[in-house]
Amino acid sequence: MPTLFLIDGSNQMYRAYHALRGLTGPDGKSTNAVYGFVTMLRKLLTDHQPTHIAASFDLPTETFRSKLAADYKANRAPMPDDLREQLTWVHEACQAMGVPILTAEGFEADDVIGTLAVKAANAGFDVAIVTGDKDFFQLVGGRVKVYNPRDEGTWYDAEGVEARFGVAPAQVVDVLALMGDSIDNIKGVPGIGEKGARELIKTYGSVEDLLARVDEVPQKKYREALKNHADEARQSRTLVMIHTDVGVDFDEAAFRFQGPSRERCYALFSSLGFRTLVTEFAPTADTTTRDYALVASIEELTMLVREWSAQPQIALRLITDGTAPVRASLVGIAVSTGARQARYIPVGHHGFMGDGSLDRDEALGLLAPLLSNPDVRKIGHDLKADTIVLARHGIVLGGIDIDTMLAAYLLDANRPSQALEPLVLEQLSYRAVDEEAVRGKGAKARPFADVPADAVLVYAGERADLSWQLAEALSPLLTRDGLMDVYCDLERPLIPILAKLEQRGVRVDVPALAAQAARVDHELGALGAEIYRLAGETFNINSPKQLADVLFEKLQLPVLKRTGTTRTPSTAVEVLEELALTHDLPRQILDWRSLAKLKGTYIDALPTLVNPQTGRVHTQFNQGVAATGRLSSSDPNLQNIPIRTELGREIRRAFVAEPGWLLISADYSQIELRVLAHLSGDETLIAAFERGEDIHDRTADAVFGADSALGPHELRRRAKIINYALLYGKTAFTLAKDIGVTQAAAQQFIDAYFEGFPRVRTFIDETLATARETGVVKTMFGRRRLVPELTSRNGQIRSAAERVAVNMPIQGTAADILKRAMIDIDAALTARGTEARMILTVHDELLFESPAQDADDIAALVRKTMSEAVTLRVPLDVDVGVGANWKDAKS
DNA sequence: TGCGTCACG
DNA sequence: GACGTACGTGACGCAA
Repeated sequence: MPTLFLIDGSNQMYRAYHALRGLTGPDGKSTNAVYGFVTMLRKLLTDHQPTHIAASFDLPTETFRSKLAADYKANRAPMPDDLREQLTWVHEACQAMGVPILTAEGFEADDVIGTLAVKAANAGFDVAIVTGDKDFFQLVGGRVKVYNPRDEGTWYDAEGVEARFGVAPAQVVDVLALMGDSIDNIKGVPGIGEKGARELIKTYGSVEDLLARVDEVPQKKYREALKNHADEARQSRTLVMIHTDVGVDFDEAAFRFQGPSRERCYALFSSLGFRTLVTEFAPTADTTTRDYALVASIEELTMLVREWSAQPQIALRLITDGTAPVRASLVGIAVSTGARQARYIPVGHHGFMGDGSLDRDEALGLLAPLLSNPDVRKIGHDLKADTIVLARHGIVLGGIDIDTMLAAYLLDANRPSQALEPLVLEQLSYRAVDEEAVRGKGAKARPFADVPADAVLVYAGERADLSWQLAEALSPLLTRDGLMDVYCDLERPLIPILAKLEQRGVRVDVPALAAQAARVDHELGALGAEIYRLAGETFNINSPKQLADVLFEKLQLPVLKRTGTTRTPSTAVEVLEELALTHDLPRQILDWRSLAKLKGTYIDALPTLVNPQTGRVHTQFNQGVAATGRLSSSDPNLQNIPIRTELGREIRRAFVAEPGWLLISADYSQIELRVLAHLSGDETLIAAFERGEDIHDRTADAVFGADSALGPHELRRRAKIINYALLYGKTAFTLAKDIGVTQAAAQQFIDAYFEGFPRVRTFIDETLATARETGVVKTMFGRRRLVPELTSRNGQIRSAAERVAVNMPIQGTAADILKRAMIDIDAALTARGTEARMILTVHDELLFESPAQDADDIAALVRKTMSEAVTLRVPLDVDVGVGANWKDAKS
């Protein structure tokens, strides 16, 4: 028999709303109910492949129940605004997914579903009522079942209902009538709850039979209540009874499931920002009108290179195996010179009949002049990677024009990824062929080199083609939004510089790290033994779960904080610090963690990341990740090498210069505070920087005044925290915790700070006012960040957005300045013809490696160039140090 | 893969 | 009355 699935829409929408909090779309509006509903629906469709399906929702109008009992559902809180807003989307989602919606004036969804269930069952259908509402148990029986889609899904037939609810389906209304429902304001009989109601109905059969034999009820409390509230019991029964005779018809054809409408789903999910679903429903290629082809011979390549060399622009896509460009091997090159057109040059595929690659060196020899030619402008997605791979084959990529990854990043740095696929979806409404489709996924994935070239063509050619199309789409947007200058002056010139940094890498003293590993192991062993002794058992200290059991179950220490998502007791630093005041174990745990962290993340990991060919560690600098405009570093992250603890600083000793060379570290002194002084124009702040005063001491004066109970060192420490915290909107609550004073005192410091630096307050207010108007914040160089949540009606989300809006112009301007300095220094070093080279960048610091005899000159050059990278209303001081390793260079 | 935690500026 | 409470990153170990 076919099964008709009847979805209790309102119930499932509410469930989704409460189960998933905090989900918002691109404009900051809540999307949790729609998302949860759609997820449920999709799971239902895949798990059960329904042939017939429909959903029903409550109407916002009067029903017979509200006419019967004026206070029906009176206790129910009104639908939250952010759920009401989602109602039409949920309806649209249903229809887009191919699920018809039925309603009936004057009745609730329950009654519509009840009626359809009966009619469909009579027409020979099995019926599944999809709901989490126990009231529907009354309809179960014969062909009708209830299905709760929660978790793995649970079916309830008559037996299931009896097992779950304690009575037969026919008696469910009687139990519900007696127990009532406080949410829906169904009174029931006072004093009779779920358990009592179930027992009474089991014994007496129904409400009517019970009332007729009420004197037989042994419990005095129940007897009296039933006598006094017989009418309420009867009325309650009427209210909970689901009607099965409302004016809806079961029309088999109308309920037949035809599948979702791709177009409607795609449009809806795009506007809601459901990325995975958008991908799934996006249109794919029309392959018939594309001109993609393999380059089959050196002769053909020769001809093509001649053609391409006459073009003003070409789009490129290198196909490589291996994730990091510094060690990737080149498999092929795709070139596009227009939308829907591409050629693929296989140079590294092996082993297949009839699809042999061209000779790599011969092909690259032909391509080199074209690739280096600055007059043939290059388009690509992540050209830094291509630059590195080509450089390793002796080719300098010239004429870099539009890097679509960076263009997209400048347009919206908040995008969770600037990868090609989601961008193509966003900009071209098109689903690109993904790498998995070509190489396979997981353990079965093959390297590109093992995939026949003609199978890679669709992927590689499309990448080049799509890059071309994206450049066409994004370039005008860069101009429109005033981002062309940032692109041309900062991001684009940085590409080859970062490529050089990555290629050079940093020398790491592996034996020194091994020696440290041995020492730390020894210490961890001793510390571990002490921890197990204090805990009275051995356990995995690295497991927050096991640790929480020991601290909060076994030792019964107080739970001071819970974690964000799982609400389990937190064992974070601040919690353990607090617990350490009354117990010995937490301090030991903290020490253990600190050691284990440093060992696992750096001491053990770094040696494994040394490239055997170069003997150095090659990080990747990500230019399109950080929303403020900073660079980030990964694989490994060399921007978070320890420095704050003694052991941490020891790890820095392992970053060394080549023999006969020295490291030079140059960092901007308090750059963000100087940027703040510049952007705000605060006279006091500017004057302090101009006079070369210690800015933290000045803040200490302004905030703490003559309070000399504390030493100058402590005052400065607190002032530093205040300086770096306040301009980003830190509250008195956290400040109080950080510097160990009462919240009231912290609030006084904040007030005093803004009194001392009045223009800072004005700057923050003005930044926010503009941001609210435009939805955008900008750096001095015109880099921007969208902050849509500024208008959120959720106070917490809005506050977070306000902090972002204040922070970004400062952090972002500092990032811009460092990028400017890198470009200038690269030029200065080239001009000088020195062997010295830049090797790392860490937000406000640059690290260089220089022949020892040149180090002082280079240090002076670097200092000067960094100081003069931009002209602000305050001087840009640079601290420079030279040493054989990173630690020594920094002091 | 998600989470908790913690390393850096 | 409860909740949560500076910004920006990336990596590790655990658990599912």
